[in-house]
Amino acid sequence: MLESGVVRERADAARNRLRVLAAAERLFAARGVAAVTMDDIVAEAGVGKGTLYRRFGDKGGLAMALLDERERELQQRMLRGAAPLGPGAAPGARLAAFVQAYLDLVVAQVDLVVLSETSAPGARLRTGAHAFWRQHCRYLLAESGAADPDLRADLLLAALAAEQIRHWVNDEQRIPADLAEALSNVAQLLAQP
Amino acid sequence: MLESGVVRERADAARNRLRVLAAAERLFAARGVAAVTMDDIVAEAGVGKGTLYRRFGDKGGLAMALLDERERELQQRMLRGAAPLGPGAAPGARLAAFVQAYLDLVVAQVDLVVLSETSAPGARLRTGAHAFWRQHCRYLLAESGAADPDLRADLLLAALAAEQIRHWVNDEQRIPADLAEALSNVAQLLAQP
DNA sequence: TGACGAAGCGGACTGTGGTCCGTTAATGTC
DNA sequence: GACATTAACGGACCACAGTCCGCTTCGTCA
Repeated sequence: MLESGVVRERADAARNRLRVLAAAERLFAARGVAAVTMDDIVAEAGVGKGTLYRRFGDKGGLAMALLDERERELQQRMLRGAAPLGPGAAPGARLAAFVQAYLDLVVAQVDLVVLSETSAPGARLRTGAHAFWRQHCRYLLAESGAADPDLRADLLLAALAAEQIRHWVNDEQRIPADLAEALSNVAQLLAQP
Repeated sequence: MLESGVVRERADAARNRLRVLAAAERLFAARGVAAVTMDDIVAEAGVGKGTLYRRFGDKGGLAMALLDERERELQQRMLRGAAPLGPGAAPGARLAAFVQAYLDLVVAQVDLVVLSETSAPGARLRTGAHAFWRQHCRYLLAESGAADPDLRADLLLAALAAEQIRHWVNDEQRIPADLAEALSNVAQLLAQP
């Protein structure tokens, strides 16, 4: 027993986790998310199917793992970064900054985020990341003196669902920057009492 | 040639369409939407699989067909029914009435609506019904003098996505009536300039 | 170093949504 | 009523997500 309490990841498990992530990233980049099957990934990674599923649960879990790094980075900027995204600015301004930053993150990897939010019914609302965004919006809305901040946070995040964003950007050809501004404005409205 | 222009539905096609709808309704009621497979429906209806798919496209299409009647009824009430849902009332009041009525409709058949909105990625935003709700909200928001009515209509409808409503009602145990009121209030806010 | 327990492995297998295409029969014509 | 046309039928078939479980390998301890 080297570790205390927490069981350390076994060497072969770590190796395979990285292999799978690398393979998935490669294939998604090469063919697009929709055209890649779990069998493809397994073959490319040179591992068994059980290995993939043991580690990532399902297709959405794999997508979440691939997004994890960028999401955590944004979360850090929100908690400890510079204003207006980080602490220091007025809650309304922070909310607008969050909308902008989150939109950027989603637009950069729409298909992957869609996958992570739609693999299972209700997946979007159950992720740890979603709980974080929600908590943050609730807090900022409450700080702004908004009525019913809980509901309004959900409303704002519903508008930021990946499928909605993909629809706006891909199907309706909206410019992400304009969209970010328009949504920031609505966020200001929601921050009203 | 008995018909002019429009090709009439063939007798066997009509019979099978009704058989499938009846079978689906029966099975969904008996076992719950999630526990019924397309093979189950085909077996219960006594038709072939190709028949089902030729007519309804996919699982979501079948769900939409089952919802169609109630949706069309609500649409009629919106267009020609009594105020405040129908014409006559102030746009803000009509919007609130729509939110209430739509929520009722969804809550009454959540699982079916979820199915219709999630069978294919982006399905929700592509249905004819969605275009109708959207058009109506846009119109009422514009009439209220709201800024950016297009975006705000999308925002409101995003909050009324079936998965979101199911989450609020089933997972968070919100009372539909309270939810309807809270969402109506937010709709009022969105109707602001 | 050898042996043991358990975490991890991997691929055959299953369930289900959706497609394909040869066959059947409803409809309109003469 | 016989015939031609063609929409509609239906079930074998396919693809792919996800499961199961006997086997392997890792890490530990004596």
